[in-house]
Amino acid sequence: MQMSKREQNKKANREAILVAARDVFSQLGFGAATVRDIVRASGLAIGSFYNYFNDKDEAFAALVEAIVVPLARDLKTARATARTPQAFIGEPYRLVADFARTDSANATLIVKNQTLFRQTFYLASIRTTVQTDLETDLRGWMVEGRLQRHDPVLMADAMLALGIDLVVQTALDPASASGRVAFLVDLFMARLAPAAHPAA
Amino acid sequence: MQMSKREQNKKANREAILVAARDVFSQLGFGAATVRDIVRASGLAIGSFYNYFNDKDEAFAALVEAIVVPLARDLKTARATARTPQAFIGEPYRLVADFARTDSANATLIVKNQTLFRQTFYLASIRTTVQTDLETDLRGWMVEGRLQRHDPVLMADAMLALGIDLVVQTALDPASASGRVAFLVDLFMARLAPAAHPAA
DNA sequence: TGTACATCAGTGAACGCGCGTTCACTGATGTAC
DNA sequence: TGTACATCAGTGAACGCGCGTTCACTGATGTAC
Repeated sequence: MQMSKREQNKKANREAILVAARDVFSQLGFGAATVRDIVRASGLAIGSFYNYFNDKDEAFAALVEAIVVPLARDLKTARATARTPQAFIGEPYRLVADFARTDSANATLIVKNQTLFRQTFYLASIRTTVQTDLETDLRGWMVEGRLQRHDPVLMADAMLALGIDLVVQTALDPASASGRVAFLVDLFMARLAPAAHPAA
Repeated sequence: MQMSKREQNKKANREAILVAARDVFSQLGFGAATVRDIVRASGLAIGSFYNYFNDKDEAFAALVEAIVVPLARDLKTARATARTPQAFIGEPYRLVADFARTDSANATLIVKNQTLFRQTFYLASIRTTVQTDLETDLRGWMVEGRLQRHDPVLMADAMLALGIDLVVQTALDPASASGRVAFLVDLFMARLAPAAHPAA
């Protein structure tokens, strides 16, 4: 059964508010942005905002979730699919670079709100799911001897930190993305690639 | 010749405003902070703020400069003094970790304003002095064969990105700092350490 | 299909409030003699 | 040292303005018959 006109309109308005919010947060940063800035950018009336969100925090949270949830899922899949150390390291970074190139609106949102997004990915006081998933996968590959052993917690932190940087740098200069991915693969492979001739 | 009472008082008030500004920017972030928040935290009258700064941007810029200028100088010195690849990589990171542990007020300012500080260090549209200094040193060591060759621009970006992360992680958990420094040395040494037995 | 009523999301005026900034005044400090 | 005046940083009331939030009203859409 298709949506009623009311439902269609609600969906479109909610979407208009989120698009406006993303633009505003991308230009001003979350802290400096106001609900009225968002409303002005949306073209709707001020009252409409409050039909969908209680405050700018909720709108921002909706934007974050729409980015993080599918991205985290895709990264997990990419690692699960990987058959070589190169792919295990490189495919997730390629995914991230493609995301930043393809979805430049969301990439710019991340660029302008790095403090909040880094917290979401890896800089919270408690470890995030994104972190623990990567840690678990690293540990698994190390146990199986497909990666050199190393502290998976610190390794995950470094990989995620440079992943966010890849988003930022790709947003600022899309042409540099593939070179940066290659660099990251090279850097981590130097430490993590299993020895070519395992010791006896 | 010592300062007049007027000069002493001006110096003390300017300092009081900067201390208050740092507290406020650390708690609210630059974007959400207001001039009146800073004034309230300083204990001075609202008019006094404008005797020293035209707006919050100027106060923030003064705080940034007080952090970046000496830190950039010390990092450059640490690299110039280094005699081994381990020292070349590790001493600057140790310096950074010590900074974050010793000067937790400024470290917290960085944690809460990562977007602005990362821009200052390495994420601007044009390369910063901090970046080009590190790039130059990396190139020099590579040319002399004291480090493996690799793109010094991308290497500098990665080193600086993880350096800011070291500040943030150290501010959040000071006890983890030395382990993180060791990790970073190990990671970059795997790629940059010259071959033990140079090829013929 | 047409009509009469119910529903409910959209609207924007209105509210109290805190903002950034100014500036006339104050009074501590400095200077001249 | 004491006195009389000059200097100038500190003060906070006052300004206009934009903020977040509410809510009575509107009118498009849905429902019942």
